[in-house]
Amino acid sequence: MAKKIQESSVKQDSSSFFEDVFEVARQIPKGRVTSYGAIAAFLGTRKSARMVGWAMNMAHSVHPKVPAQRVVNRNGILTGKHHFATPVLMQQLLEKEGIKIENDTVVDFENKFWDPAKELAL
DNA sequence: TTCCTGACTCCAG
DNA sequence: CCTGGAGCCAGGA
Repeated sequence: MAKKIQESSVKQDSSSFFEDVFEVARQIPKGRVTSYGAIAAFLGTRKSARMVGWAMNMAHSVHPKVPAQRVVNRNGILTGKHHFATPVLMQQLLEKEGIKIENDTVVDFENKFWDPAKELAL
């Protein structure tokens, strides 16, 4: 059956969901972090936070490279660290930027949090 | 084609 | 604070 092929074809208007995620992620200032949900909400699909994480999966394949280490879950936990080259790479990258990590969680997360809807508000 | 999984989040208890 | 269930979209078997 043809299913909903026409939808997929028309879905490409200006930029795909992934590319939007990459752009936002690249805007994250050094020493700051944000969450999957924040990005998803900024793009208008709050419930699609999982897709943001999925997009991060191919973050290493796009150009320029996306700082996926600056994207954590809503609790500031480095849930995606296991997907990096090494489980500690994500933490090391963040600490190098001035962010402290304790027990796989961003210290003072609320203060380091960078909200795209707020900072990128047009 | 269907079924399962996943770098999430919200809601209820 | 923790646990379980539902919603979300995409990709692999």
